[in-house]
Amino acid sequence: MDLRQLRYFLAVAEAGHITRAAEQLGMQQPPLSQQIKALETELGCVLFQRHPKGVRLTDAGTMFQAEAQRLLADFAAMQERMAALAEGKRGLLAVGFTSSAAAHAFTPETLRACRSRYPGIQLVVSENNAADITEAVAASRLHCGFLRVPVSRPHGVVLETLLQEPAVVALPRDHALARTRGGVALADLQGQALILVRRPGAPGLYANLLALCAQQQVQVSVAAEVDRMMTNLNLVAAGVGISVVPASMRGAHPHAIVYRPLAPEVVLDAPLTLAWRQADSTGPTATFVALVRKLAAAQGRRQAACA
Amino acid sequence: MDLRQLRYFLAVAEAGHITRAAEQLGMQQPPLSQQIKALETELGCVLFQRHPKGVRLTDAGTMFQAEAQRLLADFAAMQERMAALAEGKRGLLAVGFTSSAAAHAFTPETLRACRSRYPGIQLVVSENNAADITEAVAASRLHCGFLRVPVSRPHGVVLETLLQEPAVVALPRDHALARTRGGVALADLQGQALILVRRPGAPGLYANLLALCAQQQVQVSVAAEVDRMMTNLNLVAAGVGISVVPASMRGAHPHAIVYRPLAPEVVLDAPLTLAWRQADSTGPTATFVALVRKLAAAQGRRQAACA
DNA sequence: TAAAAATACTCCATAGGTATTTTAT
DNA sequence: ATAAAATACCTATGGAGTATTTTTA
Repeated sequence: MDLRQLRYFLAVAEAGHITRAAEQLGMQQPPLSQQIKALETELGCVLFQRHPKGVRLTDAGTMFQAEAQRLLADFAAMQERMAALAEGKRGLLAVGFTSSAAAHAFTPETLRACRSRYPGIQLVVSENNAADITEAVAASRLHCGFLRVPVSRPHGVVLETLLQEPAVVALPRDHALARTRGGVALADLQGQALILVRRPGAPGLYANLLALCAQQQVQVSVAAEVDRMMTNLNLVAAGVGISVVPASMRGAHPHAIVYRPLAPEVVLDAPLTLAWRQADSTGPTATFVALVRKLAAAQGRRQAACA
Repeated sequence: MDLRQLRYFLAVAEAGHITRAAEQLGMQQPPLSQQIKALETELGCVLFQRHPKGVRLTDAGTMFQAEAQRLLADFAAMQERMAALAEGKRGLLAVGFTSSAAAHAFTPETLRACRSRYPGIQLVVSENNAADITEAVAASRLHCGFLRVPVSRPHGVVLETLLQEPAVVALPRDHALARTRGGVALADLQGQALILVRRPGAPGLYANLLALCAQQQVQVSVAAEVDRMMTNLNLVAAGVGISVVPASMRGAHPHAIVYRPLAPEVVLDAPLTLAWRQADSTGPTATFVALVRKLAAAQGRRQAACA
């Protein structure tokens, strides 16, 4: 038995004539008769009473009509669901983000936009460190990841910078460097106690900072190592030491922390980065990536307009 | 898309290897690869990630696996239902009977036996006169009919005598013929007031009786014409006249009515007859006819043993 | 007897087989 | 380097077309 035979049967049942049904199906009468006969043989029961001016459903035929209609409708519904999935309008989408990526207003805005624009896409969000997120994307446990400065790029994973953003120095209010004008130079960090995010899983921002210091032979000490960037700021506010964070995190502890830009010659960026598997060029992931790109471009234009 | 392709897909998804799945399907790897590719092309999404030691389901593939499993299970369930229908173990069965056929214990016994033996067969019973029942069977509004002496046999309808039974004369207790010994002769009916069942729809028993009387030039009058044979007996009990009924109806009004056999030379039988469409040689109707025949044979043997 | 369906046959599209190449780790 | 999938090409089953016969009210 075959879906084609079900369609043939339904056409005949509806038309009441094999000849007329064959016309509607765009075929000839004999092959249609043969298929109906084959169907009857396979089912082991006669589906139509043959009359000189057409055919009429038997009891078995009436029952089979209901069954065939249901099955073909289910099949069509399945095809629609798969088409929606292929178009990227439906399906599960697991998105991960680091705490620092979540701190940027862009991330929750994007998730909200996806929810409202594509209600068929079921978003599952989770938080983790940058290393685990890129690894999970590579292993298909996540479809997309938002992070800051990546530490590695696993094979098959695309890392795309969404928003460029400078790093700023976070200082306790009464710190000496808080009075700096024109940006903090790398030499100013000499002898400072830094608060960093612990490796493994640390964002590249801290690796880059330490590399710069080593390169310029600036000696720094590590006052504390924490798991999330937000904890950094809590410790800065408590006066444990100083730290470096993306500019968009300047909203935290406004009374206890002073944020100062780095000097122009210190290139230390903290971009917002999107990770996804290169193979996901269709489906919900592709839809989401396209949406994120569009929103990021709009955000970029807005920032440019402000500056 | 095709059910075959769904089966192929599920085999590959389960095996995790196209080659291994091809073995299990009893085919070669290349055609299986082709079918999988064709499926992916039609769906518009990649179902498997190809690895050097096999394939793994993508997100779309996982979704499609669930869909395909459901569809194939539904399809198999449909096939089972249709097979049960073809075997006659399932389906609707409309059975009609006349009031006189229902009066015979055999009819309700048979229906009860069918219900317990074939719970999948949905019995729908109705009562009507003999003419309407045979007509309804011919027109497929009924699958089977129980009646007494048929009046006509529409084309395509089989009438089978289940139980042979003599007619008896029903007399008011104080009627002169009630004292007859050795059976009522046709001549005894001369001048009697008979209660008959009204035509159209009357059982052939009364047509046969009147024909016999006309043939033997016995004059009878018609005291009343009713719709159901049971009403006959009510009027006999009331002393309106005399009547002729099947022997098995002797249980009615035992205090008011005396039943006397007809003389041996008067051949007036009131068999129990089953009607069904000749075309219904499979399905529930055939099952039911076979069951009825078996029960009738058993009943016949029991009667023979009693005599 | 006049429709519609069934039968007999012919053809071709495509599923499936065989041989080989490509791919990915 | 190796195992597995993809590609190329060939074969053959069976679905569909054409012509004709049979059926049934």
